[in-house]
Amino acid sequence: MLEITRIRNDFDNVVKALKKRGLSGIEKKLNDLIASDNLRKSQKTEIDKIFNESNNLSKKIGIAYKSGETGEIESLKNKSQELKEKSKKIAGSLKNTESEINEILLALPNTPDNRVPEGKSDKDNKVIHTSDSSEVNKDLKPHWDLIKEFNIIDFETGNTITGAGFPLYTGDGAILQRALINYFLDFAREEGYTEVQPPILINEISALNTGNLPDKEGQMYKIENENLYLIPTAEVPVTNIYNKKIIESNLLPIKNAAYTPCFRKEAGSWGSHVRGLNRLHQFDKVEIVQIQSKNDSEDALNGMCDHVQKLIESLEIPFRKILLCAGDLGFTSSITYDFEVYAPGQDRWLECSSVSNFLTYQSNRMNLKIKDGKSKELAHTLNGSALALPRILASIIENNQGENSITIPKVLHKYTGFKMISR
RNA sequence: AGAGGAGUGGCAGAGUGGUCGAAUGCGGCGGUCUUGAAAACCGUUGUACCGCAAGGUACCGGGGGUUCGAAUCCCUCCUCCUCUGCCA
Repeated sequence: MLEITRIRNDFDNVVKALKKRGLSGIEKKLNDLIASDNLRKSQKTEIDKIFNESNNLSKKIGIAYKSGETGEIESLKNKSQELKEKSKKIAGSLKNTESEINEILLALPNTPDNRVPEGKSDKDNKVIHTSDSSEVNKDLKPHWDLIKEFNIIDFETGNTITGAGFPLYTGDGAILQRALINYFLDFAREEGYTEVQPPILINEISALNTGNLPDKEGQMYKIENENLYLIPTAEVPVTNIYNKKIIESNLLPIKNAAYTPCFRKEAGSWGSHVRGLNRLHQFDKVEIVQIQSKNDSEDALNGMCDHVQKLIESLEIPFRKILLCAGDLGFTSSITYDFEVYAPGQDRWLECSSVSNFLTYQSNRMNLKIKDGKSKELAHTLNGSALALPRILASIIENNQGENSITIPKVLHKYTGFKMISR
């Protein structure tokens, strides 16, 4: 979440940045926040004074007992008792004030970077780069037809096992899936990422730390009795590796990569445009996460974008890179680049990666710091998909379809063991 | 899952009601000595909040309680270890 000192010191810019997201009443909200924080400070000072007094009294009582001068003990006790009553009242108010502050802070999204374009929806996103792609061939089929014809993904059986959005990958389809995962992980390792295998169930605190709660409550599957959530992305468990950690600056950058399945309810986001692999409740993804210092996080962001771009290019599918506008920007992010691959069978761009810099937004919730000599400061956290599988798969299938086969990108051959999928 | 045991500073480990934020050892940092290093010796070494500062407050797994006073007593939750059970 946003740092309250920053809101105080850089008020106008914070307001301006949050307004960019289309939030209304921000000025008042932030003024209320500062007022509450002032109240908090005075309450804290008040209660500290009382504690100080009663601590002194207790010491006196202790000394009196030891020395046997028990005469004034009773009156000291009474005095202390009075202070206690008083402190209870103030402690209650202080607690209220603190939870008010917390509530406001939790509900505030990150401030968009200056480079983030104004805008309300994905229509206002800025295309930064588009790879050369061949013109649309009207005869190309969408992947939902091809996967049936080539018998590589079975949605119907997935429906009976679980429900809509839980596909069953079969035969060469399953192998291709595994090949992509292994390729992505190997690629990340070559780029200096340490592979981790995190839990795919997370508790409330972890979800809160990365900002998935309270913002995305309705989007995550919850195990009610256990108070656990299925991860919507590996970002949550992998970033939370560093919860409450203080990292020596010479250990930077921290670079982790993880493959996990991801689970999303996608409530309300179904429609005719989301067929086949375009949107699922369960999908596979390799995620890269970095922890960086303030000064180096921008370079890290660029490095992660390069990583994603190289990966897509190596698969030889058309893609474009997009800078998200303020209205489309994720709650916790300050700047996000999306990568979309082209699916010619449906003449549609499909998002397959999102690379973001969260600055201190997550580290402030986690209390994740970097220590350089004596000084400590909040870390910057970043992450990106590298890559989300289903839409990559869709794009590969649609781009590489032939009359009787689907060609597998060269870089995957050593992982699949075959060069094409035949009928 | 049942029974028993345990959770203290970076680590190890004392402390079972009163100046305990906490002995001691190791590690870390600074220094003396040395051509340099090691050893030895001296000093220093947790986090957060309030305060311009002096200083104050909170924190001994988390939360709650008893008490004038809690690391220490009580309740509860979590985690770990041992044994039994079950399973991959």
